[in-house]
Amino acid sequence: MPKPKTDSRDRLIETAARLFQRQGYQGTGLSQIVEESGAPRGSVYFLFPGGKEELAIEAIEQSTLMVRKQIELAAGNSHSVEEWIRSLAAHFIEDLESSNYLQGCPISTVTLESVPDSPALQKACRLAYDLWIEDITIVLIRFGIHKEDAGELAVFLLSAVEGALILCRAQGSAKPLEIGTKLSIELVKAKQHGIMEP
Amino acid sequence: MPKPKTDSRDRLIETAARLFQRQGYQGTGLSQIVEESGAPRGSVYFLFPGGKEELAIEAIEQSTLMVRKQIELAAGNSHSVEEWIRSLAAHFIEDLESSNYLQGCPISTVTLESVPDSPALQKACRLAYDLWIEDITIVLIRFGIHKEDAGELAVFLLSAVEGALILCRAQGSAKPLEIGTKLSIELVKAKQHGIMEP
DNA sequence: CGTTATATATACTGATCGTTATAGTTTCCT
DNA sequence: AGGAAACTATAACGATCAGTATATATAACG
Repeated sequence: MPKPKTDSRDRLIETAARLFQRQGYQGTGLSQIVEESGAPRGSVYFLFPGGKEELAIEAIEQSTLMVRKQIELAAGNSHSVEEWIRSLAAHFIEDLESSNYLQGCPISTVTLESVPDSPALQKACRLAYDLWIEDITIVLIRFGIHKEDAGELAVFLLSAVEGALILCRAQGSAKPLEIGTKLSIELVKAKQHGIMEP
Repeated sequence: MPKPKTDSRDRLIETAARLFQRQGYQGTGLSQIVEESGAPRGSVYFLFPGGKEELAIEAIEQSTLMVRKQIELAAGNSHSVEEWIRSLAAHFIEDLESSNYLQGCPISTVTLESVPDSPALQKACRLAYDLWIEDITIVLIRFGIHKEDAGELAVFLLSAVEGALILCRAQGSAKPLEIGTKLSIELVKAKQHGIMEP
C-alpha cells in the first residue's frame, strides 16, 4: 500500500463530501470541489481516474464511516438507550445549526439522485444504510432491547432520523429532529420494557 | 381567470412532477420534460415565463396537493388510525413497486437540492411539509389522538415515512416502509390509549 | 547524478444546459 | 372577415459541464 505524497487526495474527498451533503451530486461541479479544496486542478483525474463518480463514491464512504464512528462514540459514552439517542441527536442538531440548516444527512441527497443513474454510487449509498442499521441494531441489543425487536427498531429509528433531517432542512429548524428524539426514546423504552404489544 | 386553450401546461407540470420525483431538480433537464410530455418546445417559456424554476414550483405544488388528497381519501375510507396508516402506506408501496423503486416521496429530492439555491422553490417545499403535517394532525385528532399529542406525532409519522422512502429507494425494497408502518401503528395506538408516558 | 514514478499545469473537446430573440402559426372574438 | 391574443417553431446564445491530451514539474530512490 503506497503512501500518498500530498494531502490533495484527502482534501478533495473531504471537500466533496461536504459539498455533496449540502448540494447533492448533480448540484456540485468538479470545479467547485477543486476550488474549495485548494487541491490542484491537474490532480483530479490522476488521483481519481474514475472522475467525479469515483470521487463521489469515496466521499460517500468517508461520510459513512464518520456516522459509524459517531454511533459508536455516542454509545460508548452513554449508559442507557435514552442517553445514547440524545447524544446522537445532539450531534446532528449541532451539524444542522452550525451550517444554517444546510447539512443534514451526508448521503441522502446523493442517494436519491443516484438511483438509478449510477449503479456504483447507488451501491455505496445502499451499503451505508445497511451498515448504519447493523450498527444501530448491535447497540440496541447491547442496551437491552430484545434481539427479535432490535433489527426492525433500528430500521425505524434510522428512518425517523433521515426523515426528520429532511424536515429540518425544509423548515430551517431543528424542531422535527427534537420531536423525533423525544418520541424515539419513548418508543424504544416501551419496547425495552415490553409494555407494547400489537 | 382565463381558461387554457391547450393541455400543454398540464402535460408539462405532470411530466415535470414525475421526473423531479425520480431524478430531482438538477438531474432533470427541460429538454427531457418537453420530450416526455409531448408538449411543444416553443411553449415552455410562454406558459412558464419563470423558466425551469417556475415549472418546478408548480410541479411541487401539484405533488403537494396529490398527497393531501391521498391523506384525506385514506382517512375517509378508514374506521381507525390503524386502517388509515395502512391505507396510506399501501399507496406509497404501490408507487414504489410500480416504478421499480424510483418513485418515493415526490418532493424530498427537490427539497434537499433547493436549499438554499432557490428560495422560491424551497418555500414551496416547506409549505408542502407544513400542509401535510397539518393534515395528518387533523386526521389523528379525528381518530381520537389527544390534541396535545397529535401535532408532534404528525411530525414524527411524516419523518418516519420520508426516511423509510429513502431507505426503500436505496435498498430497492419496500421493507423499510413496511416496518415503518408496523411500528408507527404500534406507537399511535399506544399514544391513543395513553399507555405511554415519558 | 540521473532515472523513474508521482504529481500538477494548461488547453481543449464535445456535449448539454437554461435562456432569449425572432418569426410564424393557430385560435378566439367581434 | 379581420384583428388581436394565445400559442408554437426555430435558431442561436453564453455558460458550464465532465472528461481528455499533452507537457511539465516535483519528489523519491538507487
